[in-house]
Amino acid sequence: MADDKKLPTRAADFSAWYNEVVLRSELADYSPVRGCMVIRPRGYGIWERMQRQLDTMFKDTGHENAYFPLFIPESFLKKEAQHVEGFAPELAVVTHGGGKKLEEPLVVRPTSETIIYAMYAKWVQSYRDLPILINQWANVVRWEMRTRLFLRTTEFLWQEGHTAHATPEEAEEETRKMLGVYRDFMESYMAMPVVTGMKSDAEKFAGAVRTYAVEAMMQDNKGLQAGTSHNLGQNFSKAFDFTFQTEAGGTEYAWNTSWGVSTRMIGGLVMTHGDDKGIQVPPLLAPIEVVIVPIYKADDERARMLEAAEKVRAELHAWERRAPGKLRVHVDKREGIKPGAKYYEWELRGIPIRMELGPRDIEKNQAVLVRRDTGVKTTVSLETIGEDVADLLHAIQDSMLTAARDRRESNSYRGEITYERFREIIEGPGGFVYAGWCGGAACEAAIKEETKATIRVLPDEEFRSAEPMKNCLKCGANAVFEALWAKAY
RNA sequence: CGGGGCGUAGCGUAGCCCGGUAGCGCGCCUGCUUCGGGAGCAGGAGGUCGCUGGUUCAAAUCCAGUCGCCCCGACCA
Repeated sequence: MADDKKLPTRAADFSAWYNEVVLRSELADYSPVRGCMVIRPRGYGIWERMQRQLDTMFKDTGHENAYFPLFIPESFLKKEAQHVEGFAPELAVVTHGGGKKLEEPLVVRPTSETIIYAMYAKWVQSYRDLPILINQWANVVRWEMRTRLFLRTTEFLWQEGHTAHATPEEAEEETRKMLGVYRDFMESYMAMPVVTGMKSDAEKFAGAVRTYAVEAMMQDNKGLQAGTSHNLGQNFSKAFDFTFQTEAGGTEYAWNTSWGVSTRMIGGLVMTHGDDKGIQVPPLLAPIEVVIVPIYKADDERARMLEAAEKVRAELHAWERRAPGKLRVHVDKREGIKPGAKYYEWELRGIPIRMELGPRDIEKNQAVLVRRDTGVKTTVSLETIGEDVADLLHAIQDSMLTAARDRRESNSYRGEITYERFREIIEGPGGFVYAGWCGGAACEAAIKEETKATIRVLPDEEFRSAEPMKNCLKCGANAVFEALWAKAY
């Protein structure tokens, strides 16, 4: 009986654990349509906080929001050869509207490059109109063969930034800058460390000149591409005749970038921080940071405790911490549920701090704080509760990142490695393997075929090994790149 | 699309082989007692057994078909 309250363990079946924990923590639920999901308030609350923070970061880097339509003429998709080839298999196409067959089918956007650059072409005449720095928050649809809650669903929410520049240097700078924004967000807010780098040609976005990505390691040691930033060069501007007059008076195609992160990040959050008790939401993204569980026996005591809890809540709410924003506190006033049952429930939902407030505490003018991440209990005075809670939240945020980084590093493999050893790792415990690569597509494809591992990124300098790689993991020829290999979602 | 599994109350399931009017746990509702780690007792509500057809006096159970979902694999953020 107690067993059906327990989650499957990560060790026994990571995939079952993931599905259960997402459903039971009420982040999301399956929809009646195959491959689609409903994002429930507890999940959407996290998304809203992600959005708010990212949106601020985009604005701070000079971007504005706009909105482009859901429907794209089918012919637009076909204008960029690589792009259409990449997306054709997963398009949802509308053929009828208003009871009539449409003259031209409309594609439900899988991404918005085509419609956006078609519009930019219309808006830009001169280099003085550049750069254009626009972001949009939207839903997109990709008809995937196999879906998983948050990680890959038919429809998902994301943001897509689309910029246009007068020079390739500026476009490259923008591409790198936004990758940096993603990294900062993921580490500082999600407490999810990432490796940044460039994608191999085989893995890059359909239509991009170069794709950069941030890659995180999940607890099953698989990689998760958490965000991408593309330097599109002039591929789309040529396809859509997006030109501008240069300072010198000539005509040139614009240089574009696009970059995006999606609700997939929530899946990353779950698989980075979740444990066998449930999910763990880092304080900065938690819709509720502190849950107060009042403890009482008799009715009169109940009234007193609720009053005390409410008072503490108000005090915390009013407390201005270093970072702007109020402490987000919830009092669990439900009757007929024992405190212990509430503890389990809030642990499942990943609230960073639980505050237990009972008669014994009130007597001593104190409260008990319990960290979700470590389970450590501390007793603090109600006099300093605001500061203590804020400090603890800060500490939790930090230690979640540290724990995730330690886990990643202890499952990363560096240095010269034989292909046999590589296979042992990939087919056994999994993890990130940094190894030399000759740059040949044949070696890359063979390794993927034989081990299911792919090049996640060609890591940026800071993530590369101290000693340069000498030989290609597969063919033994001189290594041209150091590649990060892993199985991935 | 290939392989595997599953559709019985809100959730998890038993019953199916061997047809005979559907059971259990959790949850839910009411009341009393409880309440510092998943409460106890008593009473109660809730099911066209995924759908369609067939066999039969009789189908959750047997047969045929069909729909859906989940998991594993091939494609992808």
